[in-house]
Amino acid sequence: MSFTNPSQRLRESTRLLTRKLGFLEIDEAVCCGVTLTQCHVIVETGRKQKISVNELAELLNLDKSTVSRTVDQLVNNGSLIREADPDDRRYVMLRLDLKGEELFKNIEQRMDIYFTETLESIPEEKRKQVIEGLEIFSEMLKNIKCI
Amino acid sequence: MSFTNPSQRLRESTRLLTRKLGFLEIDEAVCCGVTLTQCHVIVETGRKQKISVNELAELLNLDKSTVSRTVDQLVNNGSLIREADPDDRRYVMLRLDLKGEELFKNIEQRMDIYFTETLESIPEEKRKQVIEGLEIFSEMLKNIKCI
DNA sequence: TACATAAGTTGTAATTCGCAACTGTTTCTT
DNA sequence: AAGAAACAGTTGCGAATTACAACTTATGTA
Repeated sequence: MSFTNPSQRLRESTRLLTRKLGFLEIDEAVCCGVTLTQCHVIVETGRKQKISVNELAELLNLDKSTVSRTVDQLVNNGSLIREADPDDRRYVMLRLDLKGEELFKNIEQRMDIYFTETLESIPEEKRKQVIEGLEIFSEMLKNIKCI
Repeated sequence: MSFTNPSQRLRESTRLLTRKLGFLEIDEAVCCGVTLTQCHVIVETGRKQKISVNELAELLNLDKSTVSRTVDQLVNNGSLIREADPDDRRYVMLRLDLKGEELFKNIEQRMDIYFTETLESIPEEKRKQVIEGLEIFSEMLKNIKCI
């Protein structure tokens, strides 16, 4: 496997990355006592402050009905608040409720620690390369949509 | 969002990356007419040539029963072959059947094209930085396990 | 005013998944 | 060497997740 060409190397690291990040995401959710999808909804809502069901569905690549039901769960357990948008009453604006805020803070903090530690484990002189390289790469990845 | 610190930048790119790679994986599977899990099983099996159910379960972070059933599906549709390991008959060795080989080649080729194109879209002088940066980062990520 | 479009919800059904129990095989213990 | 423990894999079963389609309500447009 050592005599691979550049694009193969790229793919290999990406595979490894995907796998590890998969573990990370699941652990993150499990530790906070929520499902993966619930976790995603909370994080996206927390970041945007206000968000609609459709927006979430788009971001999470899920059907809006799935998101709607996930939101149900989170509203019922005090994590999320549903509010009709006064400007366009078709929209339901979602924002974090108390429990959701707590979860959000918790998740963000855990992630912050995780990435800080990861960065610190990288030799000082390589950190810039890693960060910038990742930024370039993530920007360049296309969202291919299968016909 | 522009005045973020290094670890925040790292996390942001990682988030973006995860999302895009999620789309990529799903599309990859959908285009080949298989489920995501089936796709993973095929790719892992194709790469290892021979693999056990437990090994797959470990790699894919799934219960062995789930893998066993996914393997069922793939055996039934002519993608996979189950064979008892003669050395230790507890193990079932899996390898690709004809259809599986075809799927595997197809997937690998598509991925190869995708990553080649992605790499080519990155300015020549930055490619080394991206590849090495990604390799370092993916190596450094821990598999944290929630207690 | 009527019609088309959009956001969100709900009915429904299929799929996916994990836990637990079980079978068969190997290895460890005494 | 016999029984116990450990391990790989399968199956029963139930719970959770998901998408599609139909529907409701709200907005925009001809």
